[in-house]
Amino acid sequence: MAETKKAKGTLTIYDVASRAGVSIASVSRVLNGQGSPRADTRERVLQAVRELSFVPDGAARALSNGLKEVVGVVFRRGGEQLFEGEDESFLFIDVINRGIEVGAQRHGFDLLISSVGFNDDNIAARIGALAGKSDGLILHDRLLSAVGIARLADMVPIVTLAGSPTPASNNVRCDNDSGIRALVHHLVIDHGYRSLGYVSGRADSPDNRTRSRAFETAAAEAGAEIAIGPDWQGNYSAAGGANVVASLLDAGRTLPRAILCANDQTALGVIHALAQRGIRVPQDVAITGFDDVPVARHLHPPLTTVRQPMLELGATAFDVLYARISAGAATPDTVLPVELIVRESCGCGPDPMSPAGKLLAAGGDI
Amino acid sequence: MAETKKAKGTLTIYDVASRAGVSIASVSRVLNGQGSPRADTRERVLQAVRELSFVPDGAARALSNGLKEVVGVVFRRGGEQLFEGEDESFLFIDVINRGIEVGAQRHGFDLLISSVGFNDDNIAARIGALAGKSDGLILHDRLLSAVGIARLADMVPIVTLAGSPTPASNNVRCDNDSGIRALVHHLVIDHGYRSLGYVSGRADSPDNRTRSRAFETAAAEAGAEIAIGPDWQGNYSAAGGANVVASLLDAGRTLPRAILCANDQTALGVIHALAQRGIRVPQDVAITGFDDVPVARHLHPPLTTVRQPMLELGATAFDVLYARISAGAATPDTVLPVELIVRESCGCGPDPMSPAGKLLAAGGDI
DNA sequence: CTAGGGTCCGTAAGCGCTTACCGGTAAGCG
DNA sequence: CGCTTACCGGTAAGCGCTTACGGACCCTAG
Repeated sequence: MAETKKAKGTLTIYDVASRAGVSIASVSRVLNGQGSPRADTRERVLQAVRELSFVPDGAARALSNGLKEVVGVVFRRGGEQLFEGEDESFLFIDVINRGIEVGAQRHGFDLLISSVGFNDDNIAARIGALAGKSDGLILHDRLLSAVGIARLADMVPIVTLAGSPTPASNNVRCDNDSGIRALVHHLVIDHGYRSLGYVSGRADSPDNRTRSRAFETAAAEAGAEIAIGPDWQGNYSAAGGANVVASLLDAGRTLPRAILCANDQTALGVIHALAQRGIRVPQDVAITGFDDVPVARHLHPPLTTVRQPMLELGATAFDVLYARISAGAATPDTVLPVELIVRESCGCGPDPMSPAGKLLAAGGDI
Repeated sequence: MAETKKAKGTLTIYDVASRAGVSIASVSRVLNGQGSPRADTRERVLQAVRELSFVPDGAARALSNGLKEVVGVVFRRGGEQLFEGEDESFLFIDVINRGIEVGAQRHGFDLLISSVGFNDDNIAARIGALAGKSDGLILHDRLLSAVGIARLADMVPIVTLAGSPTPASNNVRCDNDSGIRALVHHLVIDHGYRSLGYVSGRADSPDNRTRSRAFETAAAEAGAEIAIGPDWQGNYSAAGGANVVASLLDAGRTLPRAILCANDQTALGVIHALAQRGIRVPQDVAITGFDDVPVARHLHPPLTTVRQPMLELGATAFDVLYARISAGAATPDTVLPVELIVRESCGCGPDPMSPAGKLLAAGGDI
């Protein structure tokens, strides 16, 4: 551990005060726009601050006024074995984080981020340390059990993403249910497919449970035949999706006409596995994803999926947390709408307004 | 701004001390493993900490021992209008940030991140605020002028990424030069292409200048004819790359046999633009990128490019900063090696070990 | 000319923690 | 058995900042 006691010229508010010939109180007031300093006092302080390149110490400030202006963000770092291209999974979390940051900036907050590995044993300690350094925490999916969250939540304001609210923590999520219904509707009604499969995500993910349940009821309502169950258990990774397909095929099972995947990663794996066996998408089997990660449109065929407003999800999470921090309370559970993105993996034709099309139109410089 | 004075039951070290029946000094000692508390004292403290779910306040700690265990990271948020798929550019920075985090975790540090928009006017203030909350800063590319960095650097330890060291700041970068040379060598020597073009990145980027210069000298050494100059000025974005190609073609110019792009984004745009005009890659024109973003392998054709060790870049940046923070000095300029990744856009055939190859071999029934 | 009122601004008290310093107790030794 | 030595643990002094409180000064009104 670092033992630095103090950097070199630790510049303090006293230095500024003496240089400006005023008291530290005045410096502080000028810097924070409190009170009504005389114009010339203000000017001298500002001048001194400029000359010394003074920046007030955040820790001292935080200690003094009880607000750090920092929000902690915790997420899981991938640890499952990597499949070719698996590193895309980065993206999802990072985009949400960017959204959080956008929200945070509006209030002068910064993001303190920390990832935990899949088999770190000191997760609680790590999160605790983060909690000590921030005003509140935003927890990504699949990080802590409900009781873990509950316990943490009465030490510090907590907002979970894609989870469920607890008495002491708030939650923000996307409307998975509608997304799945839209997909099923498109596949069954628009395309007329009568048999559907669902490659699920990790069993312990709330998102996955919701999607899976929505799939079953939507398919039932639409009158489609479904394939689901242990053989269809994926884990949100491409490898997981590929595995499901491979095992099914190796067992001699006939695939349904269309397969919904728990997320885009999974769809990527499924498509690869299918291609390997010479099964054409979408001619033989239609495939859909969920999330609309950026790479989804570059897949072959381009993936029909459901777009989650990830930036907005993050920004909303911050807003909720901020409400907790400043007002003491906030909406327990916020649900954001999703959007069906129809591309070609479902059997639809190429979109005339696709990138290639627009590029042509764009022309001009940037 | 939030005016929270103090959360609810702000639990302090005093609460723990009185509950454990010891002094706050003992609690602190137990918590930090300093001194040699008696076993039973230690146990009582730990017990109290557990019962109260106490987490020491980071700000107070930081104030007291002069170390926040926080490193600030600043980068530019895209501001140029988005091209379909442009959001990939996220990736690059985020991957580096993950690398930084890996390094940080080894020393119990967390990352305080903050992005600045392309036309934020208060950049200095934002960075200053961040500086006040951290022990040191890591600045991504194209953020501040050299003098801006120099000024900042004598307030707080600074490490720049892909920049150049200043007397007071350190720098970490990849070996662009070798990357470009390897590309040119492969194109000219291995493939025998005699004419080369280079679609550059932003003119103000050090990375770009290095790459561009390396291109010229390497091509000259290899005896290839080159196309370069204002008409070939891109801006690191896909739209920029597409533009260059479109303008060139509209002006009736003949394209060189191979085009190197300043980064993968640009290559993506170039390939799209080419496809639009019916020009085949790599049969008519060979294309290469730089960076090896994850999507590079999913492009058609898969992109030949240069892989930068982004995670390592980040981790190294942290290590350098840490050395500055704890030891007071560190290597001024660290250069990391890059790796040529040969795929198909240069004209090479499919890699027999790639997924496509593997599935061909597998065959298999349905 | 003095009392009253308003402005500014300085003094000092914390915020929650670490740690130097010192006193007390127990163990070791002659 | 008394003194030294070692070892713990408590007291208190800050770390750099914000802000309540009150003093100094200036202006106006009686």
